[in-house]
Amino acid sequence: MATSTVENYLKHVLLLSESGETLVSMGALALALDVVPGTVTTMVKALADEGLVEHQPRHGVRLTPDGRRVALSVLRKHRLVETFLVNVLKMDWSKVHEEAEQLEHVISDEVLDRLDALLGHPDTDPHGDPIPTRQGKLKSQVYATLATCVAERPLRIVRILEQSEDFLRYAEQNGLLPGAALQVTDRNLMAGLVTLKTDAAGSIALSLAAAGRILVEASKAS
Amino acid sequence: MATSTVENYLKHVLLLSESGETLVSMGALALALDVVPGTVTTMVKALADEGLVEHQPRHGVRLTPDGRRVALSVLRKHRLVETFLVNVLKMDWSKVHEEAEQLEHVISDEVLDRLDALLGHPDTDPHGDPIPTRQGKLKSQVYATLATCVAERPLRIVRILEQSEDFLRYAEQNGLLPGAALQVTDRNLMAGLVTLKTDAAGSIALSLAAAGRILVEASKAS
DNA sequence: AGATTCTTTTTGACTCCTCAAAATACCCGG
DNA sequence: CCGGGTATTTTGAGGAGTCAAAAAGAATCT
Ligand SMILES: [Mn+2]
Ligand SMILES: [Mn+2]
Ligand SMILES: [Mn+2]
Ligand SMILES: [Mn+2]
Repeated sequence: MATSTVENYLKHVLLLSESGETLVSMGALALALDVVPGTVTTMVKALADEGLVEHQPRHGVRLTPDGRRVALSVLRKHRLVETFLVNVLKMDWSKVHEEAEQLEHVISDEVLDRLDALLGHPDTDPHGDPIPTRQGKLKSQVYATLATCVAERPLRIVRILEQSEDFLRYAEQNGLLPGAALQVTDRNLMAGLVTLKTDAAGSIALSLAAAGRILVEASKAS
Repeated sequence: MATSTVENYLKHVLLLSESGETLVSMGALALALDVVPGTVTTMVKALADEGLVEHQPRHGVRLTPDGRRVALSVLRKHRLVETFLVNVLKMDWSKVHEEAEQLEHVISDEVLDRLDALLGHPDTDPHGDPIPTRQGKLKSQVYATLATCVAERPLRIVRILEQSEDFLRYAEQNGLLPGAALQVTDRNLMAGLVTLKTDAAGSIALSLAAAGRILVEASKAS
């Protein structure tokens, strides 16, 4: 019943509130959805009328329980589809986001369940993003990033917070995939540079900004 | 670039002209698309302006080469998706048409190619409908139907010309699937009844209308 | 032919989503 | 406390697709 547009608005409210304030600004939404701010204001008012969001004029917007339900369902579809495209169809992980952006709106619950089963009920997608459960639980753990973690310790990548094709392609070429083992060998805050050593591809330098997009955890006993 | 709506219009013009006149009436299109005839007239004029169809006012509409290209591409997506849903996800063949109706508009060419490969480049979908090739060739062979074929001869079902859920579910329950072997044991034109004997499910009676939807060919040497 | 019926086209209106540009409210430094 | 700058909201308009109802055209029957 919710149109693709509505689903996209709700999904992005969820995404933006996951990674930041509980109140999402019109500007941030406009940027994420690639529309002008006036459009967002208008749509948000409509969504509020339908009880999908709570709008605090001039301050921001927040999902209602109903809106959150929809958003989580769309996000689940998005991430399961991405997983399918990479794991089954062997598509490049840098390209699946775009595809999933469309498919998330036309996958029925039945197809979703079967995909989920086919994939073995994964709990993260190819980028390490957690997949909401059927029941609407979203495990969003807090991890260190390559910009903030302790240096000189064995780490494993758990998630890449980025969906731009270029970044992902670059990351893949340098072995920076979820599951990869590496450690930070140097961090120069003045230069804004982080140097890593991966098991697979040797030594790499990243900007702090880029490093901040890569989530890691301490490597458990090998 | 073509919207889902445009794609649906073009696909149905193709479908309707496959199975009948070369000129498709507004009324037939309205029925197929589940909109009111005035809407079709309006849309058809717009499509004609874009060079996708040729409109002969008061008589009907026909695809241009451009329109046919689009229609075939949508149809290829539709039928490959149906095949995927049945063969890989093991969905009920009576339900896949509805799903494909949406998915056909959001499958990229890249995903399509990979699906095609995964499925082993099938040339018909689960209902026996021919899948247009990548190059846009659509093999549409003329077959006899259970209402018109010779009786008392071994036959094999090649195609079911029907996508209604109820009909397909019923057909499946009686073993009337593409590939099934059977023969016509009696045909009573007065009563409008055809009686069959299938290898799998024994003796069944069908209305002439229903029998006309089931395409068959003479069974080759067993 | 004349009247009746069916199909197609036209007209006017509506929903959904969007933008450009103007108006408004808010925040922050001086 | 005032002036600018920034974010948000409002306003007016337009594209895409649809319907209801009226008008027009064709075909069919008597
Ligand atoms: Mn989307
Ligand atoms: Mn992802
Ligand atoms: Mn469709
Ligand atoms: Mn089919």
